[in-house]
Amino acid sequence: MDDNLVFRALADPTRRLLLDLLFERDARSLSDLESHVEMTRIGVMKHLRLLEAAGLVVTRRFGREKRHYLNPVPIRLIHDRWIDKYTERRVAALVNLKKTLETTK
Amino acid sequence: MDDNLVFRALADPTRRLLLDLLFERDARSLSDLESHVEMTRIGVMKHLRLLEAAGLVVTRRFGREKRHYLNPVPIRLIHDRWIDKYTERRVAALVNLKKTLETTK
DNA sequence: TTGACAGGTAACTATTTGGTTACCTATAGT
DNA sequence: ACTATAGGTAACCAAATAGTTACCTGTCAA
Repeated sequence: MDDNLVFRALADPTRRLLLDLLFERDARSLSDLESHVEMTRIGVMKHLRLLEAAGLVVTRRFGREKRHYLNPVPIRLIHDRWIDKYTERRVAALVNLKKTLETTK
Repeated sequence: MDDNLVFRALADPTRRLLLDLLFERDARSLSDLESHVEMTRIGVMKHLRLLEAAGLVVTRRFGREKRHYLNPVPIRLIHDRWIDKYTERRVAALVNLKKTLETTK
């Protein structure tokens, strides 16, 4: 699982949207995903290929469908690269505080 | 703090190396960072500018030096976007297992 | 067995991005 | 005062990237 592939895959807003869709609901086909994005099917396919190469998405064929699943492991590895056990609590608390402030604003 | 800036900032290997250096030790000057990277000072400066714009690095001037500090909050937000409280334990455990296997290999 | 649907390949184009050189500004120390 | 050091701006170039159209393959269902 190459680092670079993961970060490059995450760099595009369309690909992040695809991950959002899969986070919301797994096992989507290409056509399903395509219908949620303003883009050609081919465009979506190329994005999914990159996400799969990065290990962020895994796929399985069902007849003529190819279903897509989100794999959160590479995301966690990003986290662990720059947030160690000691700072994790502090950062998480800070983020939660920030979220609380934003929702009550 | 724009999403897109963060992800684009993380997409480049040199910028990730800079974050690694700051993770290892904070408060580094541009010249310090430059000495660890095979690149012109200007190249490093442009990378740092992007990291700063993304909020991944914060800076403070001391005389003629500009010191750079790692800000882990945007990294945590990436994590929280695709890993919810329920799957976090599972994923963290999986990652730890993976790390254990790799170190004893 | 034919038509419709789901997915895939190839070739091309416009834009973005990473990096350079050349030149400029500000602070420290002797 | 002046020289070395730390940082900054502008203009430019080569390579990578996101997206397109046109065409091809495989599977389901009547």
